Amino acid sequence: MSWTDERVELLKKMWGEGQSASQIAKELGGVTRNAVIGKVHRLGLSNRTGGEAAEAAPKAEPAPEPKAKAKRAEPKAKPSEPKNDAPTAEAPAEETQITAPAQPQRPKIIPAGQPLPPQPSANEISPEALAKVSAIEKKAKRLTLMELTERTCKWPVGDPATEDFWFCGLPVQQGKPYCEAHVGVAFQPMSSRRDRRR
DNA sequence: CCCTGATTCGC
DNA sequence: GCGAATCAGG
Repeated sequence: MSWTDERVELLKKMWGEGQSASQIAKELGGVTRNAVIGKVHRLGLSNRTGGEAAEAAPKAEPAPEPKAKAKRAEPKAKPSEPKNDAPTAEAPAEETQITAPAQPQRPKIIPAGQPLPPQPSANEISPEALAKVSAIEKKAKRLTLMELTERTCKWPVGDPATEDFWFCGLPVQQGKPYCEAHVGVAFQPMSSRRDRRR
C-alpha cells in the first residue's frame, strides 16, 4: 500500500489524537507500525523531543470525536457478558468474587445514546472504581471484537446493537481479562460488598 | 513478555 | 520515500 493523501490524513489525525503507531497501522491496514512511525518522522510529526518548545503543548482533549454523527455521551453501559476467554484459574483468593459481567441477559433493550439510569448492580460497585472506569474509557483503545488479543482488555462498552460499541482494549492486568480499571469493578473484595446495601 | 517510539540503512 | 530490523525504554 502507498501513502495516499487520504491515508496520510488519517495518520496525521490519529497521531494527533495520541493514538499509538500500532493502532494507526491496524486502522490503516496494509502497513506495520514501523511503517507508520517511519512516515510520522518523515512528515516531521515526531514529538517534541530534543527540542524545546517547552511544554507549551496545550493538551485539552476532552473530545477528540471522529466523524459522523452525534457525540457519544458515554452511556454507562454495563457489559452483558464479556467474552471472558481467560478461564485461567483466577484463584481469586477467598476474598474476591466476580461481580461485573452481571446481568447475563438484560430482558429489555436500553436504547444507547441516552443517559442510562443507574443500574441496580451499579450500587454494589465502589464509587471510586466507577469513576476510574469512566475516566479510563476516554483512553480506551476502542477495539473491535476482531482486534482483541489475549492481552487487551475485553471490557465491552456501549450497546452491541449500535455502532457505539467497542472493547476497552487497554493492556490487561497480568492474568486477567481486563485492564486495571475494569478489573477494579469486575473483581472486588467481598468485604466491600458485605455491607453494601442489598 | 508485551508494548512504545526512535533510528538506521538497504532498497 | 519507504519500512524491516534494530535499538532503547516502560
